[in-house]
Amino acid sequence: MSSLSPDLNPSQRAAVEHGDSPLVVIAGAGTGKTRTLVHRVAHLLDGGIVPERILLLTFTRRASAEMLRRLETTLQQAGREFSQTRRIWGGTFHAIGTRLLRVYGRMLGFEPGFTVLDRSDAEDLLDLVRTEQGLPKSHKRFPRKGTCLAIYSAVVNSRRSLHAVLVEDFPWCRDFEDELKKLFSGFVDRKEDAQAVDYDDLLLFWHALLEDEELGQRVRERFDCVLVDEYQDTNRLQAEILQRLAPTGKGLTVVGDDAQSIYSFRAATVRNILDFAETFPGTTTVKLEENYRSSPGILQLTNQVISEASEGIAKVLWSARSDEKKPRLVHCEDEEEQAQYLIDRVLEHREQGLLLKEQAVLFRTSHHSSLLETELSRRNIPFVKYGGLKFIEAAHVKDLIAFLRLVENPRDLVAGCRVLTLLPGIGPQRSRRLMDAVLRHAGQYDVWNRSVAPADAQQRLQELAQLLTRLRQNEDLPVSAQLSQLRTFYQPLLEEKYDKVEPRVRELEQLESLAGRYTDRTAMITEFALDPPASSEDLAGEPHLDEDYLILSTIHSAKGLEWKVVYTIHAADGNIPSDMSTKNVAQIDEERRLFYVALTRAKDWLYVCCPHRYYHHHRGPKMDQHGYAQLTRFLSQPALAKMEISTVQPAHPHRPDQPHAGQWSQSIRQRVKSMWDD
DNA sequence: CTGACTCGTGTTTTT
DNA sequence: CACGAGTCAG
Repeated sequence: MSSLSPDLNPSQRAAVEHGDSPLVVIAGAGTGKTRTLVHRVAHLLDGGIVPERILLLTFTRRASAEMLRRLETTLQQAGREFSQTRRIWGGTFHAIGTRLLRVYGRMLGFEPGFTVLDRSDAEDLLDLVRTEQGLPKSHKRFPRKGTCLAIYSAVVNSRRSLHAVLVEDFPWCRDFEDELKKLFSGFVDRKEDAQAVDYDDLLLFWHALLEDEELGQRVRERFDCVLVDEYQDTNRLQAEILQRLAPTGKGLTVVGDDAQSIYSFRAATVRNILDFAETFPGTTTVKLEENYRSSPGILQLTNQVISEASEGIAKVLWSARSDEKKPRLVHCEDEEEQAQYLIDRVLEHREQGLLLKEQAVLFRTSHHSSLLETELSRRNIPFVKYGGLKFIEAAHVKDLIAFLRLVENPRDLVAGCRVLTLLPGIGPQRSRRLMDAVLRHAGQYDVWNRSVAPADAQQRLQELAQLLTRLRQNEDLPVSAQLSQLRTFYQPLLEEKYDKVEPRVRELEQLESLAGRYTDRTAMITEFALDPPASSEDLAGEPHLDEDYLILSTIHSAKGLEWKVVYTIHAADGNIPSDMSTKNVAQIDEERRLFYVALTRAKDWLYVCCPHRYYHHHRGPKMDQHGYAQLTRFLSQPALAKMEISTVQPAHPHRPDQPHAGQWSQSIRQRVKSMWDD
């Protein structure tokens, strides 16, 4: 038998070959974290651990798939049995929570077809209760549904009291503590009636399962080893789940980097990784600091940027590489110039032989790329965007999925109300009653045949009842065929309700063909809630896979990835840090880590662009008295000293309504001169 | 009770 | 400026 792990460095090897006492791996950016985790799992399998007794928790489904794929390759290369990889319990906390709920749900009162609500579904359900309790009317400015759910979620995930959450994070809602308490209690009841769980419940029920003496024991006994990736982005509830899963820390491995903790808005706390060793006595800590990703020039900058944070585990990443090329800071006049500059560089690198796929543009918020997207389309440069608004969030897609959910679970109140209010003449009140009737009649849609609705609505309502009943009885029909029938019913409604019908219909057809990927209806609905197709690439499927395209991504969605060339755009103060996150040191620190994550994605070339003038005044960074946006505060003097700095010469005259004397004359002079350039 | 209308507010990141 | 909440006429 050949060795499993021939070329690990000493720290990696220590982590891989560690025994079963608790282990925390502090892995700096690009230090081979995934590789270490993969080899550790391979090592465990080699030591005779049964694959289904390994639980591998990752941050995204994509990371999980990638990890299992690499594990297979590793085992295969070492001549080991590799098909067992598929038997490992791998996935996000939420996906594993769902899976456990499918196994133990009956004992908790869940039927197999229970619904997983995504964020906006949960908001809608909460809003139903909010209206039912008369909250919008009885008080001035009662918090909105989104805010209410955010409060609820913060309480659940951070394990703090409602009072503490209100005082610390939502001070403007402090007066509504009693009403909110009642609202949340009603929300919990409603979810139970609807056989629905939201994201938080997936963790909460898992936690509760472990709290029960008998069931908890059964869950604990399932696993010998629990490994957690991206531990710096777990929240307190998730940490408690781990503690109850492995009370002594035996068999527990967590991997992460406190410097890359960027999800505190989801209640993630960097304390989990910082305090791990205290929570589990006998913990071994391994630090990975040798970087295999970036050039030394990039590392010098990133080390500097993160060293200025107010707290964190000190790390100095180093590389054995020898090239010293500095990262480049580019001052641009405005967003258009930034886009222009960027496209020029992208094409230049493409000429040098770097695929578009090896280049990525990163930004703080999703809309930061809109001008660039327009420009790329205009110039026929293909791109794929990660993060931001998803296909699944489009109203017509949600509509059609709601039909499908109604076939799956007749008690799904949110889906039901959404579908029923589509019918002309049926509004919120009637749809509530119609759904209540179904609930009372054991999920039989034929109660709608003798219901009270305006005559023309009644006709369509009966057709709908028949269709739903037929699809429920015909279990073996492929999901795509079910969707096709539902779409036939939906299309006239869509045409009445929305304009620009054609692109919408085309998207629904896409949805239908996408359905082929899922084994059954339950799988499709659940995965759409838990892990929706995230990018245009995911949507298009195989035909596009061998094409070349530029990557556009929010920094959050870029986590864990790397590219040869990285462009970080909109690096102006107000964007990074976002001016909504500068209220305290903790927030600013997190924005700094976000910037750090963006910079550390780069292998060979790193560009940071800062446009200085923003024309849309309702958003964008705060301007100083001269109307100029400042460079991000995270590039201090010592950081700037590690960069090459350039200013783009304006390629076009400036807008007459935004005069800027100095640059004006400069650009005209430039034009006059350029006559003689060639 | 529904659907068309007006008024005012707040605005990121995602499982 | 876009969306949600509240108002009013059928």
